[in-house]
Amino acid sequence: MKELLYVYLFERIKEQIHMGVFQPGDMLPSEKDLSNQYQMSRITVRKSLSLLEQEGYTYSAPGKGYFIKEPVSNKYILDYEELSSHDGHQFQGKLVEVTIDYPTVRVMKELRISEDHYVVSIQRVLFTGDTPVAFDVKYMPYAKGIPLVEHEIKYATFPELAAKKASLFAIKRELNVKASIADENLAFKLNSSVGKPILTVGQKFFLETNHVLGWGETHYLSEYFELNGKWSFG
Amino acid sequence: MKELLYVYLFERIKEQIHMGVFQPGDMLPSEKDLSNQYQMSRITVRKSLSLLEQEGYTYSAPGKGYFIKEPVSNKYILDYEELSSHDGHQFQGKLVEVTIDYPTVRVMKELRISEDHYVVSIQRVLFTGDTPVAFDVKYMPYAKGIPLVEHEIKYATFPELAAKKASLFAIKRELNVKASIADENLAFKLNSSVGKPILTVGQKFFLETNHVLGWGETHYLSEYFELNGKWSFG
DNA sequence: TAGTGGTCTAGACCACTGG
DNA sequence: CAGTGGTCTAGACCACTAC
Repeated sequence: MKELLYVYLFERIKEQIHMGVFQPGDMLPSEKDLSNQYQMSRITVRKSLSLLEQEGYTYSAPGKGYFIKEPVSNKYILDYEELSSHDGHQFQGKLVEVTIDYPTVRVMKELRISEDHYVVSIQRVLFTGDTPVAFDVKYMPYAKGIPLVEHEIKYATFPELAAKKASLFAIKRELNVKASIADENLAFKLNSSVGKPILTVGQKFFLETNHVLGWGETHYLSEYFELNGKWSFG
Repeated sequence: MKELLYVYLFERIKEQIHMGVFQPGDMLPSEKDLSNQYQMSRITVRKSLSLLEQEGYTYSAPGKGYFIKEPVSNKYILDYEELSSHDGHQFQGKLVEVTIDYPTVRVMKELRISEDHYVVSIQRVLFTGDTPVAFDVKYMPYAKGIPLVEHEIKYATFPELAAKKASLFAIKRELNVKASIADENLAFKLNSSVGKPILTVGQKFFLETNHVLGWGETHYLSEYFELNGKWSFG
């Protein structure tokens, strides 16, 4: 197993950071020094240093040098898709209702539309086997091209639904997580009882222009669902 | 405002991806072709292409070429710190109790220690002004160097507490979010009532070796707290 | 002024892919 | 085999920083 030059230098410096040889705030040796010390070209040294920067260990200050970052970052990566549980298990979706109507105040606000703009609403119950796990509502400004045929809705993911027009690359998202308890309506739909803890996950899809393509909430019975985040630097 | 060469090419290609000129699965022109077409060196072209790759638009297949990725990714970035609300407001921590004792079964499992290993437990209530917002418990395997003086505990963040020994760079984290309802104990501590919705956020700190430095849960009254995630490619 | 990182160039060799 | 991306080199010029 032969190691690449730039990976080698990257590992050496990372090692020294982990061991505390370089502390947050410290300056690394200059590109020129490293290039002499490790007998490699400046370009190769720069590749190593840019790797360190990518991984969140350092930053560079032009005209000064490279510095070790403060490692305190509270960022986590959450992998969320409304039809999958945290262990990758897929939920079955069953359509409850699809309507086209004027928006409520809440929906107007979330979709950033006016009261005279039609809204498509899709309601589903998600199952694991025969057990109802979550209730899901999505709202989209009504527009031509949105599929309203049952089998299309059933298997389409939210981004696909919301993005019949725009390229998927141009879509941005926001996520919101909160806790609540089941009211009568929700308890009925999920065949559960009033007062049960509910984890509500909201998703919004929109373009750079702030044009909102869709907004929805999924209300999970907490006993069947939780979210997990992985640590991420930087 | 003068634009850098490699940024220029990066933007041009990104544009074409957004507009659908290049679709997922398509192959980009080769480095050589781009280098001819845009009249810049291969190295500069490579810099642009590596930017695209970093941002999640493309991947490269050695010996073949660069390809457009499927944009479907369900990853969000969550910024979470137990003492801050989602709008950046800081909570005040008030110490309730600090104990050193043998672990419960649950704590044994989370900290991956045996029943004869002492555990430090720190309990706090978090306030906004005079309003109790959350109840917070942290567990750490007892070891010399862990501060047990009140003022140290009060102002230290969890990673700092857990990492008196290890370098902060070496610490990994996991996050867990679930919903529950307030039991009598929690309701009493938060001056609230039984049955209120609670958002519980668990955090675990550990090393590469799987040695667990600390585990804790923060139980938020849902009316005062929610989590927000930002979309991330990749 | 001397030193630093940031950009850009031309050119070489390699391993891999596909026909 | 020709074409592709991956690695590495030497060298040039610039803008910025610090003294």
